[in-house]
Amino acid sequence: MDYATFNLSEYLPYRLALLSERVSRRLSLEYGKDHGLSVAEWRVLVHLARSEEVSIREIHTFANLDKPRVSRAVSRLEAEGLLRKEGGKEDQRLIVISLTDKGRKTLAAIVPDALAFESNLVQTVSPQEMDQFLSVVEKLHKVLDDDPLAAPRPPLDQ
Amino acid sequence: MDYATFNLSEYLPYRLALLSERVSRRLSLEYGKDHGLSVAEWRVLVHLARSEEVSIREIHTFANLDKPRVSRAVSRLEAEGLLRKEGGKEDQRLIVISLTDKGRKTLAAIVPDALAFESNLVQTVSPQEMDQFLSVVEKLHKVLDDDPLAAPRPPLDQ
DNA sequence: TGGTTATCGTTTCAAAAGAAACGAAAGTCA
DNA sequence: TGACTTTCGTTTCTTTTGAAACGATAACCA
Repeated sequence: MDYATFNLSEYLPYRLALLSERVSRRLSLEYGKDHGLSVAEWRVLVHLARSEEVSIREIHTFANLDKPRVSRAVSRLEAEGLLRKEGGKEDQRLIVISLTDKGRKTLAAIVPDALAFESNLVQTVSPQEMDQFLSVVEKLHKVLDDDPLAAPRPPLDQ
Repeated sequence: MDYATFNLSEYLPYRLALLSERVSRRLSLEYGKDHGLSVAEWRVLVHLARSEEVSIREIHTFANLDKPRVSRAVSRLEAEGLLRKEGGKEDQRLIVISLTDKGRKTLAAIVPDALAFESNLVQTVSPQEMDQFLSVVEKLHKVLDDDPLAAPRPPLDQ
C-alpha cells in the first residue's frame, strides 16, 4: 500500500510538464494572438530565422516535431505566404524551404516579443542560477540519451 | 534583421518543452506498455492514490487537466474496472470517484516503476542541485502567477 | 546493370483534444 | 417564494494529432 504516499505534485516528470505547459500556453498567446500561429508553425518559422534554405527533414530533426506536423505547418505557412517551397535541384526528394519577405517581416515582429517574454520570465533568476538550472537540464537529458527507449535528443541548432 | 540571431535550441520555453516532452514520452512507456494508460488516465489514477473520494472537478483542478479530459479518462478507467463512480449524496451535481481493488492493484504495480524511473532520471543530480533547480522552477511559476494571461497554477496536492 | 533497401515528403485514418454549448442541480437575492 | 446566476459533469463538433502506409526518388551492392 506504499503507493498512498505518491504525490503527483512533487513528481518530477509532472512538475516539468506543468511548468512547460504553463509557459508554452502563455507564450503561444504572444504569437498566436496577432499572427494566428500554432506551436509547430512558430517553431518552423524561427528555425528558418537562422538557416536560409532547409528541408522538411531538417526542421523535423531540429525542432522536435514529427514529420507530418512539419509538413502541415510548412503547407499552412506557404498558403499564408510566409515561406516558399521549391523542388530540390540536387536531390529531387528534398524540398527547399525559404522565407518570403512577408515571412521575414512576421519574424521581425514576433521575435522581439518572444525575447521580451523570455526576459520577463527569468527576471528573478540570476545568471548563476540559470546556469545551474540548465546544467541540471543537461544532466537529465544525458540520462535519457543513454536510454534506448527514450526519443533521441535533437541536435543543437548549429 | 536582428531576428537572425534567434536560436530556438537556446530559447528557454523551447528547452522546457523539449525536456518535458522527452521525459513524458519515455515515462508513458512505463505505464502505457503494460497497462494501456494515457497521460490523463495516469494522472487521474495517481491523484486517487492519495485521496479516497474525489470529484471530477477536484481532479481537474489538481492534475492540470481540462474537464473533458478528466471526464473521459474517468469513464475509461471505470469501464476497465479501476475505479467506481457514484452520485454525490450531499450535492447531487458532484460525482464521487473512488478506487476499486483492481485500481489499487494497478497502482501498486505502477507506482514503484514510476518512482524508479524518477530515481534513475535524477541519479546524477545531487540533492542540493535539485533544490536549486526546483527553486528556479518556483521562480518561473511565480512570474506566471502574476500574469493575468497565464493559466492559474494548480494548488499543491495537500 | 538490375534488384533491393533506404530516405524523402505526403496522405490516410482512427483516435485525441479542447472550446463551446448543454441539462441538471445548487446558490443567491429581491 | 421565484427569477437569475453559478457550478457540476457530459456531450457535441470541429480541429489536431501521430502512427502507418504510400509513391517517388536516391543509394547501395551483388
